[in-house]
Amino acid sequence: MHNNKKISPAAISRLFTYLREVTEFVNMNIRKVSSSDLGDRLNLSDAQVRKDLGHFGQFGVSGSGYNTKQLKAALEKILGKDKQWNIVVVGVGCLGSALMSYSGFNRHGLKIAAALDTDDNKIGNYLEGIKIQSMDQAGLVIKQKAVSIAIITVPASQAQIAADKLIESGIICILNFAPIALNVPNTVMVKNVDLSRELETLSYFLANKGS
Amino acid sequence: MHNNKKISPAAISRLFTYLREVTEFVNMNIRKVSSSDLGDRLNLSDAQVRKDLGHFGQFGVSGSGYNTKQLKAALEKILGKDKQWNIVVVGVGCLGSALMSYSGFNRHGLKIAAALDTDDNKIGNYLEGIKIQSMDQAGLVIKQKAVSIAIITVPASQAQIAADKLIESGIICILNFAPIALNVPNTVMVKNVDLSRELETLSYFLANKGS
DNA sequence: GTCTGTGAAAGTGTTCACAGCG
DNA sequence: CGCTGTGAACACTTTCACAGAC
Repeated sequence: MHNNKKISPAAISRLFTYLREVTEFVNMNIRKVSSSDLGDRLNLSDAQVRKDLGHFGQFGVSGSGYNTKQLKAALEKILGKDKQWNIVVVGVGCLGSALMSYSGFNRHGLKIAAALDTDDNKIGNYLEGIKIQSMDQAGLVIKQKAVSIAIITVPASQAQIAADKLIESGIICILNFAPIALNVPNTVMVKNVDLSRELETLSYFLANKGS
Repeated sequence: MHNNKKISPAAISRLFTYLREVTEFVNMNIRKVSSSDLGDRLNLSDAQVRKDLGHFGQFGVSGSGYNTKQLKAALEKILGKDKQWNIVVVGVGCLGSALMSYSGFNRHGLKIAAALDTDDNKIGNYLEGIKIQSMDQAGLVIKQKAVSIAIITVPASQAQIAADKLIESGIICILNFAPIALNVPNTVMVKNVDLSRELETLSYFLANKGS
């Protein structure tokens, strides 16, 4: 489909935001959009938008911009939006259950399909129609539900153990909310969301805003 | 304190992880730690650890490494850990209430001190000992509770409105969970946490793992 | 010998600037 | 003209590699 030049994860991530914006334009029956229109909406430069899109082909029309419907279709194809990915939430605490309830995920080809925990008081309960199952069943559940992405929301001390178990069960994509660096083989892709760290970084800039 | 060379936000963010690790070492009564020890724990190179620390002075001892207690104290000072920052959660939905309950925040100089919402059914209720107040009271609440950081967990359609109100009330640090690019003056620092996008990016690599 | 601190080199990502198309 | 597509320039980060301290 596209040439083999390496594309940065940041660029890929931005493509998803282009898709969101262009979808809105389509829904509003707007036919054309320029790179600077998109950039303005997303606080990015027009050049960046064009570069990112340029990695995958030429979708635009010189002097006119991009056809919204075409661009939407192209992005959906590039980003694999035709496919469906199932997610398992590992650790059904505050954050885990909030994510299970968060409507933002169960759209767009992503679906929380399973939940695991080690707490006997939780195992067997249902949340959002999903049965919480024992961590011991990880392999089985992941297979049965055809899960390919895991969200780790267990305490830091349990995260590596959980990750090992998940990887052993075939998971190769992890969204890790535990504030530790997971040790995984390089065939496994981990994205970390470290909320304390985000807040701490903000606080640093507050503390130093004068200097 | 330190020279005026610009230090990247990524480097600052890593310093917080060094502080976490070195705190663990101190708690385990380990006296010395080398840059490669820290790097191994955090999946970073030894050189990176030294570079990051080097921005703020010389804490290490050639041939021996860093004294854990001294490094901990130095990092706490650099990172402003002696100060206390209050946080307001704006939008007490699933995610907002999960964050309020999340124990990871109410430590280390960060404290969720207030909550705002626009839903009359929620206003007046207490969560984790914090009264949910009306968004109309934003200015008052922020002043009274000496809040300096806002966490936005309202729906995307409300996020800009909420941000405007917060900024008007004096907030200059925002952690934004809404999947839109907030438009703010450049005196305001925004960090975005876009959970759908993180998952989508993972799914992209899944879809293309063969190529 | 071990490990820090740091310039220099390499690598990566972003912006510029403009040729060329509609 | 306006806007895309893209090499070249620039900026920023990370890694290398080694002199110097213990």
